Amino acid sequence: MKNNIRVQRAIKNITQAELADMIQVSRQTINTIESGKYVPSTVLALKIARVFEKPVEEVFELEEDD
Amino acid sequence: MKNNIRVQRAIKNITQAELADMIQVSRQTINTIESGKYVPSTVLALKIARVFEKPVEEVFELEEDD
DNA sequence: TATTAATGTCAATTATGTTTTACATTTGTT
DNA sequence: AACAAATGTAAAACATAATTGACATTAATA
Repeated sequence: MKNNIRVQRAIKNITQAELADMIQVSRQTINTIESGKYVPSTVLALKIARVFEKPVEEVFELEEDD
Repeated sequence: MKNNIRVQRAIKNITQAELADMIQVSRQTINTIESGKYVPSTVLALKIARVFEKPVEEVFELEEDD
């Protein structure tokens, strides 16, 4: 699974810490999701996509090995 | 988080076991997700939504307490 | 260059998702 | 009623997500 959170953050001009605050998780959670270290739950994916005003599919994308 | 997997399955007329096979998880995983016992990972949500040919947001929905 | 903001990372811990096996219950069909 | 298919459920084990706190590094700016 890949994501483009970094790009979406840039578009909205918000930091990892700000995004973390908005969806009530730790900054490390955002950091590790963004860097692909782990796959978030659907609750987080929906919240993140909602912040960016994009469908989940535009922020998170399945890869071959998923 | 709530979901309407049961409805989507009915539309496509597939069983829990069939859905499980399609996305390579156990039938119990489908059963417990469908009955709201736990929230799936984003990988599973994307795969499930893809089977139903619906955006993730149409299958999984955030609630107040999420 | 010095300072601050932002990001990266690590270790430890807790919480949650997922699998497996197995059995019980419900629903549909003959 | 009997049988089969589908669904519900439970416990144990394992895998992964998420938090916390702390510190290192990089980027931006005065």
